[in-house]
Amino acid sequence: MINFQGLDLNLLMTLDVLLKERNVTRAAQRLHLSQPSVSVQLKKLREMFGDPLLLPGPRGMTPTALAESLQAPLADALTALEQAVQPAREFDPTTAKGTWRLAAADYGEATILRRALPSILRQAPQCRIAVSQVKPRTLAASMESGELELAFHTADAAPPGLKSSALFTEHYVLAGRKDHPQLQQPLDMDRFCHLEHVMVSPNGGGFSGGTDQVLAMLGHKRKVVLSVPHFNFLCQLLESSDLVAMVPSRLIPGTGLKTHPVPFQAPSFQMVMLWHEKHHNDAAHRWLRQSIRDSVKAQGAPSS
DNA sequence: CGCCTGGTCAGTTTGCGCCT
DNA sequence: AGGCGCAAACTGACCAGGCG
Repeated sequence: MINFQGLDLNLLMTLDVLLKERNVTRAAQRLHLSQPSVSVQLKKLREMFGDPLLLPGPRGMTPTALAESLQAPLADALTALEQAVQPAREFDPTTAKGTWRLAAADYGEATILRRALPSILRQAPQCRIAVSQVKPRTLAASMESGELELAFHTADAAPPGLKSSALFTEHYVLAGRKDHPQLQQPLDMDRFCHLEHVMVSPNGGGFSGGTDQVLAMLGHKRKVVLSVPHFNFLCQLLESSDLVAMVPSRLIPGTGLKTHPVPFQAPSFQMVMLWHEKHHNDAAHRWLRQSIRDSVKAQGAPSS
């Protein structure tokens, strides 16, 4: 049982720094204290928790199991406390400096970032933005470590534990080149399924997606002959061949592609913006998120 | 053996609350 | 305002253990 008698926030901050540095001298330097002072504080913490917390090791201090288990929740609590007591600072994009790190797939780049980023850079001329390919498996860890600040993903496959904001709902449409010989008249289910389909499989190699699930429920199966990793490549393929694909509607404008009605309810998905809780109240981050929301809202839904 | 590190001790300084 | 007592934190000296 922890003895909270004499609990001092400074002691907890010392513990937080000790667990990060794992060295009393370096922790003392970071805390602007002398080494003996931190040593005394560590002694008090040990009495308070009834645990050695950090044991002298070959190189610095080694945390006990209890100390290890305290590290993350303690850091989170202190960050939350800091944000709670820190007066909210306004973010001025005209004078702000810094680098934002974003992650998106090519769909997110084309539908969200292509319009939003130039406007953001105009408003915040001294800021930089780095966009990388979104990796769902490591997304949460990258955000936890601060490697990434904002990501764009489909809501259904978004990693748990992150803050999110819905941007828009997207639906798939059948697309092919304008003078495609088999798309000059309405399609029934059989003709749809016998077309040669391309699909995007971000992880590579997949031949079944949301459309195939809908078809399977209706007792049909389409002919997927090609799987590619990016929508950009997919659109280029459709323009120069007789291949067809179910493409998110927002990608069609500006291409040489034509959309066609399909004889079933085409699947849809929701795009969300994701970020870590530690950035939730950050004024700069809030401004960035709002700028992206405003940009998406200004674009509206595609006409077709 | 020298260096680095954590820990302890004694004496001093500083900050604060209380009292006159 | 000044004196007093207390607690906290400081400096400096020193010790012990691990490592190259």
